[in-house]
Amino acid sequence: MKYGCFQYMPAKKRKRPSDGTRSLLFYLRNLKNSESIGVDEKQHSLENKRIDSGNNAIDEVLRQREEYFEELLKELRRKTVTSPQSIASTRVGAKRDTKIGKDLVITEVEKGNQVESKAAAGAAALLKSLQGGGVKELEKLGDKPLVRLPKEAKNGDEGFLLQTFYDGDQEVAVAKLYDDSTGEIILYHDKTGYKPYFLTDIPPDKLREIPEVVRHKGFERVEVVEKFDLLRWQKKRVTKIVVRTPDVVRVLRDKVPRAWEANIKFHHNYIYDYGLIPGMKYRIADNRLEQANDVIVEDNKIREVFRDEDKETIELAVKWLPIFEAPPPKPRRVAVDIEVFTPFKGRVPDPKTAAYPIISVAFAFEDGSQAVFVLARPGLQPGVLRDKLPERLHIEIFDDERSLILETFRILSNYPIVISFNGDHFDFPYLYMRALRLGIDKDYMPFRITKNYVSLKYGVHIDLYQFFNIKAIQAYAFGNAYKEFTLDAIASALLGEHKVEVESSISDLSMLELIRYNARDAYLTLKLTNFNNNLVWTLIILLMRISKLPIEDVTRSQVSAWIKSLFYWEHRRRGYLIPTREEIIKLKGGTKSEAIIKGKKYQGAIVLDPASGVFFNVVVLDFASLYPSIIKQWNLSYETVNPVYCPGSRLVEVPGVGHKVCMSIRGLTSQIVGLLRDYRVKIYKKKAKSKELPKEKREWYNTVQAAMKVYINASYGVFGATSFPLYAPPVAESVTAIGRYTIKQTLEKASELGLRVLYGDTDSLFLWNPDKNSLRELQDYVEENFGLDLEVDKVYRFVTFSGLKKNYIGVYEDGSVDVKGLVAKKRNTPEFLKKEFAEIIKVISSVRSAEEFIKVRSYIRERLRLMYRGLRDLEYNLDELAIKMALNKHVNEYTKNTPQHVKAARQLLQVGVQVLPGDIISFVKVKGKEGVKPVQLARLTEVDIEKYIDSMKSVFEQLLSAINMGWDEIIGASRLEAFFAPRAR
DNA sequence: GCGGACTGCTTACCT
DNA sequence: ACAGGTAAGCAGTCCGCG
Repeated sequence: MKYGCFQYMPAKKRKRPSDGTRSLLFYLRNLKNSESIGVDEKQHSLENKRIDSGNNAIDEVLRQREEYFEELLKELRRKTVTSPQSIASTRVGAKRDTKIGKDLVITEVEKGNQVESKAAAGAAALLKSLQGGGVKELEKLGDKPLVRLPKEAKNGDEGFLLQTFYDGDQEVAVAKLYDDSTGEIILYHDKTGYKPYFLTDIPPDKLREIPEVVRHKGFERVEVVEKFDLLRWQKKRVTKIVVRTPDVVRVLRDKVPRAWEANIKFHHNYIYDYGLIPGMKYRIADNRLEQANDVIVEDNKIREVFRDEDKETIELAVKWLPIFEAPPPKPRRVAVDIEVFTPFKGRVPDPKTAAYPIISVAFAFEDGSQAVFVLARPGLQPGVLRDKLPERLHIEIFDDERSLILETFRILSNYPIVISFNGDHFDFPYLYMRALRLGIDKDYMPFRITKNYVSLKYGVHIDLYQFFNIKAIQAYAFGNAYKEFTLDAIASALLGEHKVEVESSISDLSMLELIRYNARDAYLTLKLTNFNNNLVWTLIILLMRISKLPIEDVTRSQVSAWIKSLFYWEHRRRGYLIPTREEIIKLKGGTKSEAIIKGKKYQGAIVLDPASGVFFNVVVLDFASLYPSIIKQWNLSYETVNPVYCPGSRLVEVPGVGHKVCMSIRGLTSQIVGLLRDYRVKIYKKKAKSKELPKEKREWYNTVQAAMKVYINASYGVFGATSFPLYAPPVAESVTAIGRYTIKQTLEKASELGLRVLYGDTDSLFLWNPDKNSLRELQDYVEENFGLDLEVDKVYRFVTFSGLKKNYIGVYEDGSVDVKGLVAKKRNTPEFLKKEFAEIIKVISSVRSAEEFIKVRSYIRERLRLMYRGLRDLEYNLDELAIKMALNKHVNEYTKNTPQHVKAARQLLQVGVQVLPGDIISFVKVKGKEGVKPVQLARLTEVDIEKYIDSMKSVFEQLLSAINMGWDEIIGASRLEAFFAPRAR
């Protein structure tokens, strides 16, 4: 009967509907004042003192409200206790289900009322809350202030570095640490006198001739520092302009002809200059931050693994080891989600105005318990639940929105980690604005508003919407498992759990339904960080450690920002001057190859023309992380490609594009990317699978290798991205050129060895029934000549190639299937086609020999004919026929043409449905001028069946062509039949 | 003035 | 704002045709 960290205010202290009058008064007063923001009611908001009303109108409202609550209570009592059946749609025998008994609240209810179902028990708990009992064992939070500020760290204190930020009031850098011995957040305000600065090549005496700089009131001083100019491979003396506040950098950097390192955020600079590693443990010693690493690291093993590297690289490898080995912190965390009333269906309330009340706030805690604060409002009925409420759910009903918000603030202020889904752009801004409107001063709010997101005064805020939006996370960490960025889509894909479905608008839900809906959202949000033994949480910690970005930054920025940060940190550590984008371009030149796709900057990978047909026993070879390996082996980096200076002129030419690479000095990029690659391949991939390690360790190491994967996979792309500050076109171009060269050479060798290559894309080769020895020989050739690993990636029992590139079906020995690139698996293919396709795939995957294909052929023929007839007879519903397509920009921005999904979106707008970028539009093809209609507005009878038959054809032709069948031989006859005797059936 | 050929736009996929 | 390559469907335009 333990509640763990389920912190809660004791029921006695909280206002109940029965004494709802006093807070109602505040409600009314503030409704009156709601236009004026920041009214003088701090003490009221905190203490809820009773105020006598002398106003008749108010008295009347109060009376009505009391009546309402009386009614509500009566109703709830009736629904929940006297006739539990009325709300229990799924009944569970109380005796058989022992799980119920584990919960304190529900146990009591069970004994007292002989309640038989979980749903009823949950609702009875709700009644318990109303009556003010049932939560007495919960940890008392009531005495804690509504808004807590973290304590200042003293010398000797320790904590994991989570975040750095700039304190504008004190004009200093601040580090936010999590002290795992107390479970609390502590702050370290910089005591070293660290100031914002940037660099220029103007000597100090010349600088005095620029009064805009030296006379600026934020100007503090200049220093001369020596840096190493990696691009030119020489020392460089630069002038460091030290200023008072970060915004002065933004002004003064434009006043000098050339500025360096002037675009780095102050709180990042603090990390880089002191060599801090976010996510690692620090101690305050001598008023400074000092690594408090208690991991014992066996570096001999690392030295052994990296023995072929140069000395400097080995040392770096050893230095990095602790960030992969040190155990992660495990702070308490809470997930939060709010629901807002809106009179408009299908429209999201605007946080800028926060015009409507917050009607419910849900919390999910790590120990599995949940809480919902719900606002009782006139007309809100208790309702009937179709499904059960979660166990260990605590419900509080507020008669006053402001009290609800303040209690919410109390919880937000007491957790080191607060998780939200879109809290940056909805929940927290809404809470903030709403609180302001209700007269709560911002000093009594738990938020710390920054330029780009909403943080907290006490803990840190992770917005999972932002995190899962990071493309590298989506692609490399989760293999594109989710494709839309809604809570429902992500939770469905990663957890297999869904949001509560509601038919009407949130505002129309009954109290119990609203509670269930809201609680589920918070629960899913928390679980997205918890599942797979805290995968997401540990991934975040590792990404912080590798990128050197604080937690609130790393969870909100794309992979290019992570890579940039790691590079900046390494530049600073080594005393390198961080070059400007212009310098790199000027000294390195542009690209030399012609891209195949119009508008691209340089040529990419090779895709071999695939065979067509079915091939048994196909071995797929794959160059292990080809591009990162090339970067490592060919010493590619912005300073080594087309170098300004190369000691000893040990230059190598990149095949095809003619760039020169200096081999006598180790390229920085080559070193960093190579190290991460080797760490992953040689150590952590193995550790993740090692049977000798306990499960928990294996999972940690698996996350370590996944974090590295995210990193190295993106390391090539950023150098070809104009937006990347170290953008170096010749580097990116050299990578793909070497990739093309490598696969071509390997292809040649393969044919020399008599291996039959069916297909290949970028870094893979599909071999048909290869001879073992020849295969081995090919691998050795690749290792010897290019220093790359050519691995057996997969072995297919058979592959069906349609003849198109990036388009095949591979069936493994165990019957599992890879479907690549086929129309059937695209999102914009109607569901009924995907379903039918999946059925056919199921049968195909059972095929074991060429002979068996004969049988399958006739099956497919029959099945498709059946489907064709079904389609003609309109046996599918609108949802199954719907085409789902993403709207990638605002509707008005489609100026060049009007694609069909945009047409459908416009129709939605006309009937008042909001459509925004990122929305998935569902539409069907209909007869008539427009050609399409959104599913919401269409009727089955107006569907244009001919168009769907075309889609069916294009879906199945890709399969049929592989197994040597034609569409016409299957459907041709039916089609004629349909033409001549459409009503024959 | 009509219709097929062609190009460009947009989306979704593969590595 | 990590890259380029491939496919498909549609919108809009070009171009030849007495």
